[in-house]
Amino acid sequence: MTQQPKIPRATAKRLPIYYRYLTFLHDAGTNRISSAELSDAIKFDAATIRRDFSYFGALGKRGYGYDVKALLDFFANVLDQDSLINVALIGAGNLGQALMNFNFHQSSNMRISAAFDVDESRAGTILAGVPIYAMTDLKEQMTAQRINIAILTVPQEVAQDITDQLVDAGVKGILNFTPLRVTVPTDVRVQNVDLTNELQTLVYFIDNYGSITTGL
Amino acid sequence: MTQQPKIPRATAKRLPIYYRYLTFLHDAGTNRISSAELSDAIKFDAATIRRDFSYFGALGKRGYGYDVKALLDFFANVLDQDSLINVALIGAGNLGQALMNFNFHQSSNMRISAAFDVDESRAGTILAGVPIYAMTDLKEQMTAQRINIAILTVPQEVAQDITDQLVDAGVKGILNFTPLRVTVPTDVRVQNVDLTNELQTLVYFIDNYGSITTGL
DNA sequence: TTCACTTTGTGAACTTTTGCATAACCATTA
DNA sequence: TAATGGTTATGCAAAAGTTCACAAAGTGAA
Repeated sequence: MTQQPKIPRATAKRLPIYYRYLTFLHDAGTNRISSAELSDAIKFDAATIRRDFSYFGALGKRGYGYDVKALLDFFANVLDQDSLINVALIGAGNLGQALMNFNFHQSSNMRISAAFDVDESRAGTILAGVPIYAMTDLKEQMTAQRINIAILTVPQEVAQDITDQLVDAGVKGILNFTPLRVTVPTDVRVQNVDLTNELQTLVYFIDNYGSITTGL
Repeated sequence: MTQQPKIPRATAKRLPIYYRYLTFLHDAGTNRISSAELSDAIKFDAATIRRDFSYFGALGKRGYGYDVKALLDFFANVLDQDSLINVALIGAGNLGQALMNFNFHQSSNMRISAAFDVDESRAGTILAGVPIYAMTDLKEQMTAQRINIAILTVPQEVAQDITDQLVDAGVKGILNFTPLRVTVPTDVRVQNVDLTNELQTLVYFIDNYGSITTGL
């Protein structure tokens, strides 16, 4: 509900990648960078990078490139990096626990601040620094902690049911690790991460095409 | 190196999803399915589904739909589901171990059959049914076991170095969980899975656009 | 200041992907 | 057998995304 006129979806998906690499450059003390150098590092075509940036205005200088600090500050604002975003994790199984240990907060403004699990005996404990709640407390906790993003790492069989509960609890975004393609109202966004699919796609491409980076 | 004339990339990425849902339908005893019903379940536009299928020929029957068994058999062949594909995992940390437990084999023809880790003390042990090797044995084992696909879950700092080793060991596909966008020869395919990026993209979309499923 | 060089920003062409809309076709029932 | 209804396959067009290629503009050195 903020923002510029309208950024193409494909561009939007690249923004966090730009942001991360700019952070790296800044930490390394680099002051300037050209679209060609960026292209080498992050593997997007230089013209694509320039066009992406140009959607936000003329951020570079001809004959010079882009000022790292200025660009970083700009994108920090675009991506709202100042505010800390709390995210809930549903399903503290293998993958769920790995994600809790993953520490998103290290490289972004997000962190898993609450986890929920069906196993009631876990409620009240803390895993990887994240408090575990019972599923029955979902709506209450989500509301109280004002969380509107959830990471879904539950068994496929209960994915839709829990999704419905999440929607009921006011969630607006779901990062879905389930292979089930859940149904949600139009004002809720689902981002699917399908690990088996990624692997199978990779295999298919290797067998039928040849080479070159894909994904993202 | 098998296959049809040339399937669009976007279609190729959807194939495993079709395959999985067809498996589900078949297991459930469903004999026929229309593109409209498929669309409901997997959230791709019905016309997109029909067009995807049509790249492989006329697989459906007008006025009837698609025969689940026939379609399943067809895609099993396209995706080479008969042969078991062994995959190596590099970096048995949090995420790596979670992926070992994930058991790709349950829902696909792939399995992690070897894992490698810098921690030499782990070499020789078995984790989640997967034998762990020392990094120094990489090339030898990859060659011996004829593995040409690797899942990369190592710290960013060593990602490029290990990627080079993988390439040297003959790997043709890398599922890269590292945020580093690694450099590889053109005959090697990299599929990036960037968890932080997925979350940040989700947040950006929620804040700046509104709703509807993305990803895959 | 001048000039050679670098690099952006962007029009335009191109490629890829999606989706509409409908003719053709098949299933099914009477 | 004929009529009804459902569903595919696909021509076409629009939308989205990528890349070329170059004028414009600024850099940096002499």
